[in-house]
Amino acid sequence: MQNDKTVLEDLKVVLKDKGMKYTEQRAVILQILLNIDDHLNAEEVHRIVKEKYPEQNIGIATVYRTLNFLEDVNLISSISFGKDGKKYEGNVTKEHHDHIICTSCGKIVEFFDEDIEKRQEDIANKNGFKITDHTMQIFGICQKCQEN
Amino acid sequence: MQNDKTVLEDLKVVLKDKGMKYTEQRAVILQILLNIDDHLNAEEVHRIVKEKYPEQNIGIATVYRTLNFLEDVNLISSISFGKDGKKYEGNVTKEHHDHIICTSCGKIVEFFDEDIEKRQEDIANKNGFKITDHTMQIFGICQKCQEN
DNA sequence: GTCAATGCAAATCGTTTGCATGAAC
DNA sequence: GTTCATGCAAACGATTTGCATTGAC
Repeated sequence: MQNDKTVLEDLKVVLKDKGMKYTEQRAVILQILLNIDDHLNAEEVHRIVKEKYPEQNIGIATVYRTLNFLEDVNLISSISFGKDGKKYEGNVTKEHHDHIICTSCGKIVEFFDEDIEKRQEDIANKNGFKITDHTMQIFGICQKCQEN
Repeated sequence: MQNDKTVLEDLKVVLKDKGMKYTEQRAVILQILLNIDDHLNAEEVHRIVKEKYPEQNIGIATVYRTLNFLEDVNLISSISFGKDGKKYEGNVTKEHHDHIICTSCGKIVEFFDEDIEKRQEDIANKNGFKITDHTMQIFGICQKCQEN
């Protein structure tokens, strides 16, 4: 398991590379997403920063700016569906994966399936496309919600 | 190939069923989505209605209300990604299908893959989920854009 | 000291809602 | 005639932007 320190180093490198500055805010937001085992939207990230670092009087605009930047440089990823807007998760060493989402309680389960990945590649090639990315979301009702 | 008339009949039935009224606006919006071989967002639908039926002084609110309704009753479907917001397409007899999207020019290609569908079902079951729906989007660069 | 990043508030975008009017039944 | 749908404008929530100030280098 790659640890935060390594990823924070990555952040510093990327920033320097682009002539951008290393700031507390950027580090804090990245760390939150690395350490939480959940998918958060911008509001939630903002709330957590304010809770954990109340001395950081961080603005929502900075949260949005930072999330966009971190996604651009692939340190975090997003999924979006329904009304909840974009939700982010940190990219640790985790393999690429897709999501199953419970439409009743919002629970998210991650999965990875090699066969599907391979088929996607084939399909894209057959259509003359060069894949840059893909997302796949399965919507359903989770066990617990089925029981209720 | 099922034709518009049949789908318009479906619309009438659904509306009556729900104690709702059959209106020109609803029919026009549905027909546009059935006849165009493309994926349109609300603004685009609104623009086309105004172009094709200038005497219909249709409001954007009606477009949104109608699109939401038509999707609810499964006469149209939507995909959403990136900045473009939700895009809609009419449900003719078309099978369920997924999308490959060119991130350079916006071109959308539809595909259907039985293997993937089956794997998705398996994965959901294995995780205790009962599938209600799924979406899959492959992002890439289409042939034409690769050449430029 | 220079230049980029931040916080704040205002602006913007896509979408929804309240309400008086008009159309379907 | 009753009830629902519409158009309009205002409201809304999420996100972005402009700008003066602050902080990293």
